[in-house]
Amino acid sequence: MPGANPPGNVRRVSSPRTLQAAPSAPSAERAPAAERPRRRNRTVQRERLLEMLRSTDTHPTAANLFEGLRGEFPRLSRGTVYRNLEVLVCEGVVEQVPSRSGVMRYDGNPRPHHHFVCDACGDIRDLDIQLPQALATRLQRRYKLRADRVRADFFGLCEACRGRDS
Amino acid sequence: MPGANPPGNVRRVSSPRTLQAAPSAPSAERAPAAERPRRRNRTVQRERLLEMLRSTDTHPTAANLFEGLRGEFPRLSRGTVYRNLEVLVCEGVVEQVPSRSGVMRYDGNPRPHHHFVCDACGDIRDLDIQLPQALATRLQRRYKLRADRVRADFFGLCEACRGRDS
DNA sequence: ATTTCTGCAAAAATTTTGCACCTTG
DNA sequence: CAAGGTGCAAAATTTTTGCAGAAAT
Repeated sequence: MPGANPPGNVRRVSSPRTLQAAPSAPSAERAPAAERPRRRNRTVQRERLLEMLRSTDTHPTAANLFEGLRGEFPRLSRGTVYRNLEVLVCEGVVEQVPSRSGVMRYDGNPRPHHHFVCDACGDIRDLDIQLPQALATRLQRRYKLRADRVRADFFGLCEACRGRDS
Repeated sequence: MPGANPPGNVRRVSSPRTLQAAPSAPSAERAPAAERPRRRNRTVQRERLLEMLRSTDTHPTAANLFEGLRGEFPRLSRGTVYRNLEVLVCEGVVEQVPSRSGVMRYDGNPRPHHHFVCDACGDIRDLDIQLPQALATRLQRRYKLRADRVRADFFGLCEACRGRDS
């Protein structure tokens, strides 16, 4: 029933009328059979990497994060950054955001959300909105596709660039 | 004149009640001032590249296109492919689709549309649906952001992978 | 004739990987 | 100790660029 919004508050975990914004991808590929427990050590590098991702909303690149952590870990290596990002993505606490420039960006915002991308400066801003569940229903009916997550990128000029533009 | 027409070509036919799916990005970055007419030669390579993009729905990579055209142009170079893709994107007839793997994909579907991405096989399928215009209004009210385009990626398992899965 | 485009090759930029040693549990 | 992680460096990928000659208008 993709109807209108009931009077009460609509955001609860029970039966959402809105389609969940992409929170965490199922690691991609399939895991055939051998599903070993896969123990994981706690390391300062990974911990700080996550903190850094959580404390910003700029959707940093691996290079950004590497630079940002070099002060703390002078011998940090890029490989470590990439490997840890991969771990965090697999764990579902960090999301990859493929960007228009081709460089991958990373998003530590744990809430389901979407993005506004400025056409001029390229900045990405988080949007705390939800897409109507009706869309998933339509997908199901029209295409027999069952979508469990969605990510929407809105494009336009951000306030700053709109002012500066003309 | 004050007709709010952002840089780039945002051709809007009338007044849609649905938000336009990202048709063509305004080339990114800023367009300063010197906007020379920029003459453009017609070349077979570029023509065939576009045809190839229009004749498929697989959202090929530059490498895919390069390989696909080598039969026809044995001395084709990757540089030519990339440069022509850039031209087509700037002209607004081809769209860049940043993919999860990091490699850029290209989309020659001229209709506004969205995508369904299979979590298992990674295939991207075009969706002929539209997002409600109400979303843009909400963005405007909640964030003071004026979005003129939107691109939504829906995630889940495609039919084939759903069957094969379990 | 002049501007644009191509092929080729070298260079950049980004991400992945092998390996020896160090850490965590 | 054993499994997992790090730093380092080399390699693999993907994309960009400088140039000289070729093509288009």
